[in-house]
Amino acid sequence: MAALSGAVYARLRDEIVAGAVAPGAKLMPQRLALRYAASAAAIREALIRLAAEGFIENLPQRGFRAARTGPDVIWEIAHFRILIETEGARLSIARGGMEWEANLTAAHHRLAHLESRMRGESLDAGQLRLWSASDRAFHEALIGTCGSARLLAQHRLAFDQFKQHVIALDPTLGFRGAELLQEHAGILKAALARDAEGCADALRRHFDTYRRVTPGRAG
Amino acid sequence: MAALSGAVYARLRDEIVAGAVAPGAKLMPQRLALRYAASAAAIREALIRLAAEGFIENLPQRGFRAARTGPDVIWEIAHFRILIETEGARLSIARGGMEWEANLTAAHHRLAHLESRMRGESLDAGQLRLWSASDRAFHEALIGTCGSARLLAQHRLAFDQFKQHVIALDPTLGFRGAELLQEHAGILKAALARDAEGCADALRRHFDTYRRVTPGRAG
DNA sequence: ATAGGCCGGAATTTCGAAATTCGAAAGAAT
DNA sequence: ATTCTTTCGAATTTCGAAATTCCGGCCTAT
Repeated sequence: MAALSGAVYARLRDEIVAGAVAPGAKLMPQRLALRYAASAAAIREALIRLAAEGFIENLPQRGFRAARTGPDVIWEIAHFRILIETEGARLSIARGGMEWEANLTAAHHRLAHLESRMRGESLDAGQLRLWSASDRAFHEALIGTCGSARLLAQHRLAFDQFKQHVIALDPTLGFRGAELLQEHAGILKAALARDAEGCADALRRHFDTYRRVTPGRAG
Repeated sequence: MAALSGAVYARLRDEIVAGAVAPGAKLMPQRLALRYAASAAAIREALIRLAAEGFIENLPQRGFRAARTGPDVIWEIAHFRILIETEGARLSIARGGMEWEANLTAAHHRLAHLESRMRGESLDAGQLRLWSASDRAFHEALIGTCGSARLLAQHRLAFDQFKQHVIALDPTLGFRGAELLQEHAGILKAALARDAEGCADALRRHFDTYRRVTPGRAG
């Protein structure tokens, strides 16, 4: 996208994923035009792109609003992300070399360092943002050499939308220090051991604890 | 999307998926504005949406062009579609009831009828279009009760983009009558037998023959 | 002859306003 | 009192033109 429209897209995306926009809230081009110093048309282009990617909804002739959330929406996104991520991990395990191992280990080291220092207290927004970025870096490193740009792009969307919906229900993102440490360690261990099935299992358990936060559903 | 912009989106999408736009061809809003009786801005909105969905590319400050194709692109999309479709089938097999079986059987009946009548000769565009629609209906029926709107939406994108890229290399879509009949029958049989693994295998074989058309690649 | 800079035309992107459409409140009829 | 119609303000959508950026040919200097 171009300079202006693309910049608005990026800023809006960040705000939505960070939980700064309430689910279902209207996003009106003319209002946003003031906040972003752009014309309504440019804002509109950003909104169309966000809608196509699933961050917001677009009802014809009645504007845009932030995606509505709910347990089943979260469940659906989690399911999709598991599907993408386990496949990406499987491919990376099959294709990855030493470089992949090194990147993954480094990402895990940074993440584990943070998680061990965040023992429940001091869950300020800054730390959570840092942790979320490290979490994402680790999961992206896991699937980093899957060889499919499409898979990586879909994973990025699923990751951010998962965060978007979880943060709406729980601003702490269901952060649970000790458990997270063990879960991520388990994922890393299975990946380095080239155990695709074990890695998939570890990922599913990782998500199950997230799902426990929200009321479940059959499926 | 709105009336005009949405209509342009739909028409452009159809033309691209039908192979009417050469890969890499430029899509210029002002030119298209004449063909579609709309302003450049409205065209632009349609193009932005198509780009976000992956049908076309959008290089900042240098416009839109139809997605470039190649064996590895096709391979990647095929891989992704297999992933989505096998998972959708697995879920449908687990959750689907009589209604799902009936829809799937009906879709297969229509598809098989067409395929048995299209023995190599008379591969005119009309028949191929009809067959492609039936093929899509069958595959959508297969995953129809997976319970995830996201999975269905992703499958639709993957299906159409797969067609878009294959048709660019081979206008007959690699149509192979007798084999197709058996492959689709195998998929149906496994699905009705509630054999998720067998269904996944049948789907993979189904795609392998497609892949044979194009030069392979490691992965 | 070639590399590098410059200029002209065309395409992309952005804007502000006009036209269309929606949603709700006020009013009329049953 | 309820339901249907009308009307009006606000929001969405579309447009045509202005501003910015890119691409190619041309010129110049080495």
